[in-house]
Amino acid sequence: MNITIDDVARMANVSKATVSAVLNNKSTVSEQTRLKVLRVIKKLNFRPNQLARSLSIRKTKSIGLLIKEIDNPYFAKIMKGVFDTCSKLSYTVLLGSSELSPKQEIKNVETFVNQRVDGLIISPLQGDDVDLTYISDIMGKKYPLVMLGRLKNFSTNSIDINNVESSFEAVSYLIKLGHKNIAYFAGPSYSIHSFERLEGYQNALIKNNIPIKKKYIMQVGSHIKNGYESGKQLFSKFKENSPTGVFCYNDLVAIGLINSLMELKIKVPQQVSVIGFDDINFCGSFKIPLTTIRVPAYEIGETAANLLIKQINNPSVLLKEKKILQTKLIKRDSCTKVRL
Amino acid sequence: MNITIDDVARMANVSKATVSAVLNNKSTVSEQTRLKVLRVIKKLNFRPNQLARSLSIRKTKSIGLLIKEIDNPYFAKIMKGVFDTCSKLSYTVLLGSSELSPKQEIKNVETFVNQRVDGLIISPLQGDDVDLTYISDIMGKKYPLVMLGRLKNFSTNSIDINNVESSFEAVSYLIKLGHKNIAYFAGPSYSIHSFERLEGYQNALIKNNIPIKKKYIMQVGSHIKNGYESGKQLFSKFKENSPTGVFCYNDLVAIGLINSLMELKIKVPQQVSVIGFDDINFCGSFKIPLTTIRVPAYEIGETAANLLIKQINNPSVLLKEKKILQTKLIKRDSCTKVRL
DNA sequence: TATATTATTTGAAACGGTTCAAATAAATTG
DNA sequence: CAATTTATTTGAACCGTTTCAAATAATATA
Repeated sequence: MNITIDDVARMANVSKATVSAVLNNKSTVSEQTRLKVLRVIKKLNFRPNQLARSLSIRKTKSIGLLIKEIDNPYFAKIMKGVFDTCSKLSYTVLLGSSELSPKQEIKNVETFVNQRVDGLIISPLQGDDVDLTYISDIMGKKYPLVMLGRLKNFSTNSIDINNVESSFEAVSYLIKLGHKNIAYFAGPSYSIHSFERLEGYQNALIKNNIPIKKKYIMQVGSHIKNGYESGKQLFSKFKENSPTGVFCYNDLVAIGLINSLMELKIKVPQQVSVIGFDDINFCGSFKIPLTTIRVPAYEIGETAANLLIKQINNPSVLLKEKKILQTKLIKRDSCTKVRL
Repeated sequence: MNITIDDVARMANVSKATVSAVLNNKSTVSEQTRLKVLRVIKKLNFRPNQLARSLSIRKTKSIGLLIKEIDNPYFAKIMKGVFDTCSKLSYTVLLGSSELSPKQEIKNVETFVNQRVDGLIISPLQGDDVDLTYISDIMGKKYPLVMLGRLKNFSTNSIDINNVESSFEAVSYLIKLGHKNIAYFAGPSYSIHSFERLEGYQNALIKNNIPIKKKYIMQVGSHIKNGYESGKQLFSKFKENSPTGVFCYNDLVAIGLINSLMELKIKVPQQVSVIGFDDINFCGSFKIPLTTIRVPAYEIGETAANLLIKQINNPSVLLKEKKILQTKLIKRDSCTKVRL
């Protein structure tokens, strides 16, 4: 049914080996036959079957990208970075998303491996009950791999930011503004980044001799509605001693929180200062332009793809590069000095 | 190097045909040998090569999804719809984005076809200088195809909204609020949707006997910064007779416009009413909560994937379903009655 | 028990490319 | 012009699965 290399060979009166040589721009083919073959290819509208080719050469020229949430502007930027560079280098991208489910994460990666992608970029989940042996398996097989973020006990290529330092900076900023009752709206339970940001938060409090209060640390999530709900919950609970500053896992949570505060008639930043994380595109356009930590998401994707492809083309060297990209505190309008 | 079905067969003392039968849950295998084989598979950690399998059965269990912009929340929702349903039905998704370049569109689709995806979901570009013969080619080959939006002169499966009616509704709403000088901030030059929305805009003006002024129709784009720049441009140009209402191609443009108006000290909605399109997640959280047309993007993706897979599994019937999903005007704070 | 049925296993040929040693054709040399 | 040398083409094996007719084993039947 489909046109194959044999059809082309037959019609051009050459062997399939010759057709293959033409397809692969081998210099051994005479100009004459090259043209003849090309003509037939065009005439038949022949499209080489990439599956057969990949099977034969044992390379697919494709990579697998596993993210956590499709519908999250932060990952969209990472994706764009990965796609742009893969596109430049003629790699195809298989996309998968765990949507924060460890099961789905494994399922996606298994699919990738079964499809024999040449390498993997993964943004893995982490938690006590999360089974990561599949990563050891992959590493055992010397599968080219780049990790977005770092897992304890795994030494692989990785691209990351310094979460601990960044959140330390964010929280220190709030402290410098005079805040003492500072809450942390944590991310999804499986998020490495959220753990690390908690650490930075705690470090900043400790350094400034501010006691860490458990009731100020909430498991929230990563979406607007999570921030909204937790905001409602936290700020209706306290009569007094309510936090005057909240450090949020990401910008979406922060904006959700701000929405809830506005509903509760609590003024931002006059009564409560809010700081986010990521600096997604819309940060400057929100009701209260959001103070946040800028994460170079596009560059993360770009760097990851470049590193991965470098490793793919250099299988002898098993790289273990750890790149840390720089973040930056972006001051907008959602934070201000605490009123005395 | 890699474990193959032969290795399994050898170690289990059976033929590869038997191993294959086990892998495919054929009922002809005796329970005894099934267990034996499964044990060996586990022991060797054997992962069937999906490429070889696909080559043999001539099905890849994958589809290609071509979108226009990765970094656009509207497409993110569509993607999520597609991914969720494909995931449920065990299909893999190859993702490509034209990023508004017709060349890239073709390149991506060719890659998909070469990879022998079982079907395609495409959101095609359109324009006088855009060559769409590749689509005819695909259709000629009876390749399962679902189009997001509809192209003139092509009769395929498609999922769409009624752009003309929706923009008619949006602009009529502005007119009902008393606006007469209404601008249209159009989308990218290759966008079908933008053309159609222009039509609805014009229809609404005509119906209400408002002259169509060319200077009020601007080619803008699809990003915040496009809306911002065009806003600056348009509203610094006019001393008087400046528009009191702007209908925008999408929400991003609308928010960019609002940002520029605020910088120009023009009040939204008191001096200028703005209406967007899509109802992306953040619409309610912007400086001025945005009045907009809600597009059921997730459902579009979902419906497209379901329709495509239905056609894949039903190759005898070449479907030409045209589904139109409903939009809805969402009134928030960015529009108000014109001051007299 | 010999035979007919039924259940299970297997060998070999696909699927559509690539590869490379060997064969053939063309060009060069003395 | 015969002998080399160089350029071009090709046949056959391989990549790792599935498939199915034919072979074999197990079970039922008379």
